[in-house]
Amino acid sequence: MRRPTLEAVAARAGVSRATASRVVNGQTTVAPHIRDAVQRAIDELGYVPNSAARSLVTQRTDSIALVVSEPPTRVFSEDPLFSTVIRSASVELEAVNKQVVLMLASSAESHARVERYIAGGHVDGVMLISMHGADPLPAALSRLRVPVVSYGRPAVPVDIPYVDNDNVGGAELAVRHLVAAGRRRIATIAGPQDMIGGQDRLAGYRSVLRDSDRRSIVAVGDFTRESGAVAMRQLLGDDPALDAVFVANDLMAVGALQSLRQAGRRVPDDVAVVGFDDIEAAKYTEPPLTTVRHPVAEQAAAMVRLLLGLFGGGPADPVILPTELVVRESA
Amino acid sequence: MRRPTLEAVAARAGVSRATASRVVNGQTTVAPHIRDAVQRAIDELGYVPNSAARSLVTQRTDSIALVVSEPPTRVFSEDPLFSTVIRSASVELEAVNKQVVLMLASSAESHARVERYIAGGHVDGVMLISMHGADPLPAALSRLRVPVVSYGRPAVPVDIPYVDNDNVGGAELAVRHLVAAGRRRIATIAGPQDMIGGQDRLAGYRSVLRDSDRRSIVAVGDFTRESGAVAMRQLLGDDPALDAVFVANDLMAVGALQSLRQAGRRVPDDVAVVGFDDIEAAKYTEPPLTTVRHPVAEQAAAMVRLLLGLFGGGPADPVILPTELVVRESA
DNA sequence: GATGTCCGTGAGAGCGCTCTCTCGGTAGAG
DNA sequence: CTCTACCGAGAGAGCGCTCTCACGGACATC
Repeated sequence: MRRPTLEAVAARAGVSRATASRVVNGQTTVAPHIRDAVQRAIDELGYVPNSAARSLVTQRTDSIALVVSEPPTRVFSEDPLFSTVIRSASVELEAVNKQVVLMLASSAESHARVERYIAGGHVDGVMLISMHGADPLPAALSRLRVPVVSYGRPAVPVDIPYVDNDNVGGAELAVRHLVAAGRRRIATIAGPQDMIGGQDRLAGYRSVLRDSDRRSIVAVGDFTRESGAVAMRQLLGDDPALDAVFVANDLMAVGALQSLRQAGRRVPDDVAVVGFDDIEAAKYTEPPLTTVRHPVAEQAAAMVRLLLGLFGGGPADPVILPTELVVRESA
Repeated sequence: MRRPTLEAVAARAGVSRATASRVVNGQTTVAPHIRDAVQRAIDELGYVPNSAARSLVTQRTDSIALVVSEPPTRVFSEDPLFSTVIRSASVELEAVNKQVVLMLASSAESHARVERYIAGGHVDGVMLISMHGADPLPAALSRLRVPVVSYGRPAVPVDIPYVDNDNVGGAELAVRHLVAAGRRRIATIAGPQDMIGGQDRLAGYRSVLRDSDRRSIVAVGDFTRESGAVAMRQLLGDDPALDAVFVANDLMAVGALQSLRQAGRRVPDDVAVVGFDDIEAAKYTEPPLTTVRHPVAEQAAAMVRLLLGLFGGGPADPVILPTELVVRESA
């Protein structure tokens, strides 16, 4: 009991396979009554084109790899942003009838597998979400002859077009807000320095502090809630008189709020806190978290558009999306 | 500049295409020195089999669709469990060299697309994650001639093997814990009644209350934090003397804790709270949440094994995984 | 009426692979 | 030394589709 082939459709409609193919592919050079006959045969037989046969001859697969390359710590796939990125990219690709092939690359072994798969021409293009700096994947993929785009600027300089949010600008926004509120001793809990987001947000913090003649007070976390709590305790030890802290992501900010509460500091009265990301949970902290919002879904969608543009010979220029300060009660 | 074909490998190794194919597919009926020669040719040419050509003849694609069918409210893809399921299933499938094709089905239009795609034989099997009862997809897919398994028991009775956790048993665990602690007026915040998880957890609650001769006090939420907060306020209005509440998921429990705090109730002194899911955030609530843990990653992995088993003519029996009560401070 | 143009249709090659069938060669048995 | 058995390798068909090219008929032009 095999699925009907184009041959069967053609036979039933009394035309040649070539004509049936034309109808299936929506070519206009087919006489209306013939097109109708073929269409009827297609419906009656429940014909669906065999994609393997099609891509064998067209050399296209109509599927796109979404490669998530995360550090061994699994930071990203536990991140609430993960779902949003996946979802938005999928929706956008499905709108143009491309399939999403999801690939996780965490171990060296899986890296090799991904590379082999991509090299095998199974996909028309690659969307790469790489979360750590030492990742060899961006470089490796850019060497293959497949269009590749990246979610977020690759940590190593490599010739891949990317879509990122304005991490530096967002951090500046946050810190300027603290400066404008009259805070004097503004600390930061930075993210991992092998991630671009970690680096850039710290750079933004530094640049504003420099301009406003304040001393920088830095602790480093790894973007997890727990690390934020630890870093906050450390900062309070380093400078008990600090009156503000810019935290490089909301997850760490939640941890920081916890430590501040335990240390008896009131937020924002004693210490103002600004986070980054505007995750769902930021609305529900005590007090609600002032944070920097960046358009995650839109960034993913822009990445898809960038890739699709590449197919059409479009520009390969990076896209930087603006960030926005969301003022709640913590600062 | 085309990719090398098997023909090229064969030519270089001085053998026939058939023999080269045997080497590529690891057949043992090839003389060692010939196998080595072919292998060398493969390496030198950087040969990678063309999957389209291969699946054209084998009628297999080695890819599996992961269909996420969520209600229009997008409950699931915002759920922290989402990432875990996706991740675990991917890892498990990649271990056996199958590709994961991710498909989101929310609108009726995307349902049709998914059905067409599956019917088109693009995948060897389907893993279905359906989150709402009225979903026509399970029934539709079970009609196609493709192996299908479901993450969670389908809401409508349909002949699809599935893997689920013991929702009823888990709820019973939770409520028995409250009974054992001497709580007299035990309320519940139930999940949506068009989801299996919502129904079963309520059923578990009811069965224990019945056995222990207590009155049930029920409010219904939709598994979001906000709905949990609303439901809790409502419950306090209905029965100000309630001394415990079983909440059908942690997200709602977080909202409930918030409402309790606002109402001046101490947890667990005045009101004990038990959640369900054991999400990451449950550790960080004030006080930390007692909850029912179920093995999400393992459930996803079991689903993959179930599907792979189906390919080999294995059993199609549902798998139910046990749950476990995690006692923290809220009850 | 012959020639040219254009448009819709069919014939057929070929995409790269797997797999069956066949065949040649070697070894063991008689 | 011949016959049978077996095993490794090659020939070739065919998976279902697209696409180029050739062809035939309708119509316009000279």
